[in-house]
Amino acid sequence: MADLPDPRQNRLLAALPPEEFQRWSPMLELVDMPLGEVLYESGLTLTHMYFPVNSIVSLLYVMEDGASAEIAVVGNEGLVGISLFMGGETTPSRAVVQSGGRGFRLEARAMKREFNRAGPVLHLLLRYTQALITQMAQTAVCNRHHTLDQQLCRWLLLSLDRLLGSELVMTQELIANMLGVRREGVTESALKLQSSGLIRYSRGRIKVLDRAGLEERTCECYAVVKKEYDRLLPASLAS
Amino acid sequence: MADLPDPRQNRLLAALPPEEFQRWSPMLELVDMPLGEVLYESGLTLTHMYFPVNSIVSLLYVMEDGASAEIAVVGNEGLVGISLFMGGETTPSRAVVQSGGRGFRLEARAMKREFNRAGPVLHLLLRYTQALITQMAQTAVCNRHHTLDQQLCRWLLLSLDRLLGSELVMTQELIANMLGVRREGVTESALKLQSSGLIRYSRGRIKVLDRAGLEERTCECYAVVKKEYDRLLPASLAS
DNA sequence: CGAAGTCTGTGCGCTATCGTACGTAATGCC
DNA sequence: GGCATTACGTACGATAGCGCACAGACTTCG
Repeated sequence: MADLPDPRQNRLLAALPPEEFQRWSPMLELVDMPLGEVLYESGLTLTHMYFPVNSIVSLLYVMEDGASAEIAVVGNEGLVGISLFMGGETTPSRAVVQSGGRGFRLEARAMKREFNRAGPVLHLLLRYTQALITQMAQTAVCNRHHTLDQQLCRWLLLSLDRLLGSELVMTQELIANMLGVRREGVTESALKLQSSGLIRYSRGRIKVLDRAGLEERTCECYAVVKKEYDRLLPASLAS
Repeated sequence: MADLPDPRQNRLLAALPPEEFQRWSPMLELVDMPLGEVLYESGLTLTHMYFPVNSIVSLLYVMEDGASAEIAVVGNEGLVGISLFMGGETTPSRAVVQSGGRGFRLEARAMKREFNRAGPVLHLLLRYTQALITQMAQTAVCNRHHTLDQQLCRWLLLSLDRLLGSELVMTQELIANMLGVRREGVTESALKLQSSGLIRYSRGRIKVLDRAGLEERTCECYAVVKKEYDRLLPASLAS
């Protein structure tokens, strides 16, 4: 069994001023976030806001015909459920755990109370939201202009940045759902990366061997997003 | 010369509570927003927040190789410059006037002061931001899965909703830049729409003849976005 | 140990869109 | 009224990704 996680392994929680962190601590509930869990469903009201620690959550839109596309990915740098404080309560998208792990959650009512204090918490959450917006915008651009090879690299890098470690537990089928492409397409692109020695994988476990190599092959979208997260959010604690 | 616009022709300004509107009125500056004007450039700090009245502004990302893609479109239902109150001050995208007209603007400092009162203004602006987020997310999905024909319909409808009237002043070249496709592709799709009697155009003026017809041909993305704007923002004044 | 299920690899014809090139028609300007 | 400019139309080979079909390899479980 893993050690008990510290809320501060989530970078957003870690960025709270000490006073707010003290106040939040007793309200934070440690939860398992198993693969496939739906944290919220399109159009349904959220009960909690989630702060992943070592799990990855995809925000994705599922179309009427069942096809899907990822809008953004959230890990230990962020939170799931911005519509709670943005005021809309719901969104047309779905949040699904794409890589199992744990996280903390905070009850919706408490969340809103904290946000409405209009202090540092509000500003931190809004800055995070702006970073998330950048990720969404860049996803749109990337979907329009870049090749699957490039997008796969971007996706691996974004996911890696939001986890601890260099191994992803994720089948090609799942990745294809995220990217909104065929599974076979992912296989082809992944093969190229593997034969170039950048990654190694087998049956749902992907190990990144050469991060710099991935960065060379991806499009500018990854750097744009990363730069914006770094700019908008406090430096991650070198834990 | 057109009549002097009323700030309340912008739906967001119209939605301000009377007290706030009174306070804002003297601070709102009427400005021309001519075709092609860049309201903000990627990475540069904003001096004003813009509220279009009868103009359309595109948020777009321009890639290193010069190709571009629209992230969202803003008209009289919204405002340009959310990063001012979100806290980031800048964004990696550019805001360009795509259909000339007029609007009002508010100085950045005043804007932030108003936002930080943490009253109804803050909540209105955040709800608007959430609607904008939905538009961006749906743009990503649409870029991934839908045909150019569908996307053109979506784009026309979104633009129409953000203007007054049923005529767009916009060349196919410009539309192609927005959608991030070839001009020739837009020509082909537009021809289909014209020969079906849905639109009529000539040299940069597009007249929509059959709005319902466009709605039939577009993908679900348009409806998702429209529904979300209607849900999150106060009903438009039937002026 | 064998069978069933899951994950990955491969092939093939199809289509939307691209890149490029060039033609035509409306508009504006001297 | 002539001419440059701008906007739109058309054609054609190239290609990235799709849909589908199926084969092989690893795992799990009875």
